[in-house]
Formats: sequence, C-alpha cells, structure tokens
Amino acid sequence: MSMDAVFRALADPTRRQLLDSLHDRNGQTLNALCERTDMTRQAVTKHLAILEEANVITTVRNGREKEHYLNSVPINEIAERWIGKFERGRLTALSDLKKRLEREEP
Amino acid sequence: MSMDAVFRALADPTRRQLLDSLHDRNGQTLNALCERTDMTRQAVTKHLAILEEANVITTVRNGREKEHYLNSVPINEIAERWIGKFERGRLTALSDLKKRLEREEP
DNA sequence: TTAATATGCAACCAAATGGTTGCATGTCAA
DNA sequence: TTGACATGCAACCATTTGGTTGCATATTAA
Repeated sequence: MSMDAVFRALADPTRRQLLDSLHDRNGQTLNALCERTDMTRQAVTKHLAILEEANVITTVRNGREKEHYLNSVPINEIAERWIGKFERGRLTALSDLKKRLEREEP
Repeated sequence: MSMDAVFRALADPTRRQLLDSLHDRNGQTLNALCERTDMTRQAVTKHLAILEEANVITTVRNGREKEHYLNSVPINEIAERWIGKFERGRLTALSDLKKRLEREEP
C-alpha cells in the first residue's frame, strides 16, 4: 500500500473511470464493470488488479462472482499527507500576498 | 490543463520529488534542481516539461536561467473535485456503519 | 571577443504499459 | 452430470515512457 502504487493506480483515466463506476454503484462484479466500458474483460481485470494492488479497492469472493468495493483510505491519505502539504504552501503564499498588499496600500 | 495531465504528472516518483524540492525551495533553476538528483540534466528537463504541461509548475525566464515555481492550483482542484468526492463517500459509509451499530446494540 | 555557463533539441534505446486473443478453472442450475 | 456462466492465467503485441548521449543555441563574465 505504498503511496507510489496509489498515484500510479490513479494515473490512468480508465482506472479512474472504474473507480467512478464503483462510486456510483459499490460492490459490482467484474462482468458488471465490463458492461460499462468498451474494452475486453481481460483488460478490465488487469486494471482492477492494479487498483487492488494499490489497495484502492477491496474484493469479496462470492461463489463464482467477485465483488469490488471502493476503499477510500489510501486516497484520503494522499490528500492529507501529500496534497495537503502543497495546499498549505498555497495558503501561506496567499497570506504573504495579503500582507504585502496591506503594506503597499495602507 | 486537463485533469488527466495532472494525474499523469503526479504519477512518477521522480516528478513528485521535483515538486518536493520546489516546495522546499521555490523558484529553483534547472541546474539547481539537477544537483538534488542523480540523473542527467536532460532527464530532469523532460520531467519538468511534463510538470509544466500539466500546469503544476510555472517558469520564469531570467536571462540565461529559467526559474521554476510551484503552482498548486491544479493539485487543489484535483483534491476538491475528485478526491473530495470519494471522501464524502467514505464519510457516508462511516455514517451508515454508525447507524447500523446503533440499531444492533441499543 | 572568447570562454564558461545555462538551457534546448533530437535521435536513440530498454523497459514498462495497456491492450488483445486463446485457453483453463471453478461454480451454479437444470 | 452437463452446459452455461464468471473469473483466472499466459503469451503476445504496439505504443508510451524514462532515460541516455551528442550537439546546438543563447547569455554572462573576463
């Protein structure tokens, strides 16, 4: 569940589309997910494997079917640990700009 | 400045390292950024081009030097428009779990 | 002006990536 | 049990990616 795996998993538009699909209806099977795309089942399988490897989705075996569930924890970790860092940087920059403006037009 | 370009730009660990370097010291030149890695200048140039293409960094030409500045806007947009969506989903899931627990142990 | 410095451009290469087809395995239902 | 259905595995292919080397251009400083 390395951060790099999550970034790489999110890098592909098809995989983000799969996540969107699961967000729309959680717990879909492989075939259900396939019906929403125009590629082969095997291609979807590979993408799902990458998403599962990154721990972005979790699967539950149910007889001959396999249900796929979103796991938003890694995405939130990225948001908090990595993106948040740059967000704070931006807020600081904005704050600095504000102070500068206040100084320049009293 | 498509969202896909930003995701792809963030997918590579080397590029995230470059962003980290700029977060540490904003406005570095190409050579300055090179000194913090172990690859060739040309490789760094390519990565910077991808980051610039995704609008994650902005450059300012200064004589024969080129300064690189972070632009956190696209990253924040991703955080708000895309990651936020899954975060809300998670909160809802937690809320549902809470309600279920409340029902099960009165 | 000339030498050193900072960056840009292009060709080339190995490896990773995204996708396909074909076949195998496992499970449900008649 | 047998056929239909859901998924898994493996080989293969084209393109992209990350990186290199070599040379070109532009700017600063002596």
